[in-house]
Amino acid sequence: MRQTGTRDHLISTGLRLLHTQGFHASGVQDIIQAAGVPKGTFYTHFESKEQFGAEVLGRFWEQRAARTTAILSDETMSPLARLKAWFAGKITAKAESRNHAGCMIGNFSAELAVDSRLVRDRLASIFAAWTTLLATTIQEAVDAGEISITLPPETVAAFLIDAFEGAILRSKVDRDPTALIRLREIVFGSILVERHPA
Amino acid sequence: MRQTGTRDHLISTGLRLLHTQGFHASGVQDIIQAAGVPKGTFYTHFESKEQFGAEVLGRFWEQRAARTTAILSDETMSPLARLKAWFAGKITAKAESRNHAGCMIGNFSAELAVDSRLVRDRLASIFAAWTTLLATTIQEAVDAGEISITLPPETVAAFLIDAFEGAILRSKVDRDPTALIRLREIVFGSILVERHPA
DNA sequence: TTGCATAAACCGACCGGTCGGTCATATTGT
DNA sequence: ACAATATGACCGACCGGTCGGTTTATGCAA
Repeated sequence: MRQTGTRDHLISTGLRLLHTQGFHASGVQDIIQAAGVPKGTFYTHFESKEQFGAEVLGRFWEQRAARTTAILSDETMSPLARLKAWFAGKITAKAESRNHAGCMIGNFSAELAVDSRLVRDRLASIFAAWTTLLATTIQEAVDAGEISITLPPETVAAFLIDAFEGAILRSKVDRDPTALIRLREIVFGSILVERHPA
Repeated sequence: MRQTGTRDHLISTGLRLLHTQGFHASGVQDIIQAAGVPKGTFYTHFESKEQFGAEVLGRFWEQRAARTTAILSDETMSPLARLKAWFAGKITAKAESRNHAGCMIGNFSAELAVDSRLVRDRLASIFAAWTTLLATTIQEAVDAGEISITLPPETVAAFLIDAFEGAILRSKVDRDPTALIRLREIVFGSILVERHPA
């Protein structure tokens, strides 16, 4: 029987493997075996393992962007509350997960950014999109008078993402969410500080 | 001829390779070839590639700790000035380097923390030592009345390290030091803020 | 409605090369 | 003599990737 979703199936299976084990630690053989697909089929859908990796990274971001957008544009909450909810979601996700895989974006940045132009370019555009997403909500919080910032919202957003990636990396080593909780304290205590009207 | 420094030589050669190419992307063959040492010799000195990686990581930290300590305990500067000098050093190092390898500690955290218990444990102790180093200088800055902080110095130090690792990761993708400069602005603008006596 | 051409997808044996790791033997310093 | 080190040929497993051949869905002409 001819499958229609083989390509998708390979990507989602690969996403799980590449995310938890890393790119180089997962062979094409592992991936096709886990997906129950013969070797040749893999290469009818993807030029190379590298291109497959870039594709998988794209899928990861698609999913993450969808969830992030859902929280950050939830108009039942104030902009600042949305940012706090986003953080809270990250922390509980980390606390509940038992695989300690970290963030695929950070992992790929460390493992592939130097070697693979393809993956690096995709990472750059993902970082840019992520920054825009966060910057928008930060700007909304400023406009709503909830916070005041001294630097452009894009700068603050980019910092937040970087600091978040660093914290995720640390929590991967520690195998607990302490680093994320610590980051939240600093961010909402010293950077996105609520304005109390006098 | 019997060499006395073979082990050291392998470690420093491996340091260069593992740092720039990553752990999985560097074969044992690459390492021994670059070091000009036969295969067997590698395995008289190291049990496995994994153990070698942990050893190399240790060497990396030795060197980094030495340089960091030198700056952070330079009594010709005030504690806050030392922290700023430390940051400045990182930024110029990144701007001048052309390999975009990032920080080996972060890279290993992303690539090996899940798979290798050995490396993960070493990473944890490196993070702890690094935190202590920074926390000491932060405490000194507080004692000198240069800054005031609301959280324990260890917490601030750990945050600084995580945010720094995240910024390094980003600058690896961007291939420029923007993320580090941005981090400096935020850190010394909102977290380690100089007290101006009234 | 059938017959048929085409392209896409499926399939797994197979490729050369590299992987991490071993071993028997030789050489050295103490 | 003995232990530590040096040496490179060698190991089987696995690597990413290729190949020729088969099956299947689809468009179209008769």
